[in-house]
Amino acid sequence: MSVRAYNTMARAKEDFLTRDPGKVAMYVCGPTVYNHIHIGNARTFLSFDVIRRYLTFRGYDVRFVQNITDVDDKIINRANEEGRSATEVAHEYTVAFQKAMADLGILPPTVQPKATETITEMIDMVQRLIDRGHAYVVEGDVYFSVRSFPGYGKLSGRDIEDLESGARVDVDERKHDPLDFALWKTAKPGEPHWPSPWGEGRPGWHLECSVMSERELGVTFDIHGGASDLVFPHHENEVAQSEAATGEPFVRYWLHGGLLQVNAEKMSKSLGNFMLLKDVLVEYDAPIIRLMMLQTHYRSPLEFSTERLNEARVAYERLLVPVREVKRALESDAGWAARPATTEERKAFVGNIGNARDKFQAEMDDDFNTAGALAAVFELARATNRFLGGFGIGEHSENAPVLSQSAQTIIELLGVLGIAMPEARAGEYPKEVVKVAAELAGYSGSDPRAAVEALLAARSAARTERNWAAADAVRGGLEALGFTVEDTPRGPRVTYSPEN
RNA sequence: GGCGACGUGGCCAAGUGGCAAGGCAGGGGCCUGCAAAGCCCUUAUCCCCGGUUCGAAUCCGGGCGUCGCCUCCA
Repeated sequence: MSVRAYNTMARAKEDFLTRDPGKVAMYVCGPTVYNHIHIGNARTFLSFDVIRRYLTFRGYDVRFVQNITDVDDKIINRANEEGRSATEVAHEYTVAFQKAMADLGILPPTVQPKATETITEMIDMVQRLIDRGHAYVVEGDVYFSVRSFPGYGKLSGRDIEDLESGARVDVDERKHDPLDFALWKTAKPGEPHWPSPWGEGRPGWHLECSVMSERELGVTFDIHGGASDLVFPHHENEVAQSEAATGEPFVRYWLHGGLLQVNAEKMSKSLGNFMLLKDVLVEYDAPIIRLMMLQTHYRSPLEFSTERLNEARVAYERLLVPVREVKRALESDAGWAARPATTEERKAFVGNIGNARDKFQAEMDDDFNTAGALAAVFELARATNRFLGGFGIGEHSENAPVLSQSAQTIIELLGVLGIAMPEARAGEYPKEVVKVAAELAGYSGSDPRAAVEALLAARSAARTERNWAAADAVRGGLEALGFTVEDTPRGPRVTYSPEN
């Protein structure tokens, strides 16, 4: 079985065959750095991060390129509003973008070119287009002539005539055709500018991706990704520019992600209904955000709400429990068995592990179906809970290897989706617990860990005396500080998990 | 107006011809002093109407509804 992917150009799922065997050349449109990215932007970057991770998992050597658009009208506008330079604005939000990506657990691109560092190549492509009769100069501006490229509209499934009849495009007298778009713009006073054969100016937005992808990946590269709102005109224009300039097909597979919505409406900066990624990350850890988003297929619209994030928090915990419980059992329950597992029962459990792995891969192979893949992991989590609860480690620790294997599989498969286990917080018990221990357990030291031990001992004593009020006071005191106290057949256990 | 996508249990969401995954929430049970966690059981005429087929959530036609793009947008 090979990977299949939905190709916007073909309007169908296709077998994924790369230009060079074993290698993937992949490009995803990056942000225009005029503001912090919102959670909708983040979804797209997350989708392609997972696609990249999965292709790597499948053994491909992935070269992943994502640009930064650091010269653009929006950046200039923002700079003017704030009375500072465009360079300053771009730099601030470039740094913020990179940090937010890292915080969401998104792997850094192999290369991250900036528009302002690719000006020479931009000018070169504009010149190539002019030379080949696909672009024309008007008073220092250069426009691409859509009529000169017969394939215009093939990506988005549009027809030039239809576009023009319904056109709300502003009529610029200087353009040969209303659909022609700027490759190079004359700089107004105070705007960033670079010298060119057509005068001082700056590149048009659509040009950037064509140039940077060609520079980093060559002409017909494997995957070009972005959100579906970029299909037209951005990607359509890229196809036109690149294919007109090179005479070669631009991209093998066009992948487009669905949009994130709020109240059934697209989240966008212009609509003002957005939440910034960095703000969401304050309340919810990256694995929770990732889990929430990946439970929906990347091409489907995704309704965003804090309710869904809260649900994902619970679901994430469900995935953590078997891993945590297996680890704990391996550490402290050696030789314990609720009842012995038969060889067949153990074999069946090993089968569950294999099935989860197979299903995970089959789902991901089928157009990166993360929702289906996650279902496989949830199923393995249940099987692990059942096996551990039913049989334990085994009298002679005979179940230890399979339990360990299962927990490792859960960790590994989640890892392919970039959903990390929580970081160990060993030794980070809060100091307040000492005071509670002094109050309820007569503890006189200052070590939080010993204080917890003292509290548990006091609670056990109270329970032996059937003094439920005292026992519950201890549990309540611990829970108020973020501990969970649970009684098991093997004795009480405490887990510390401060709310994130 | 043009082009495209979607409509699956209370909510979210996989599944694109053969007994309807998974998560959240709810109900019942086991376990527990009570809990928690876990396990077991439990909730679907797959928007409507026709058609094709031995068989349709899945294919075709029509209708209704929602969303996206057509202007900057991830």
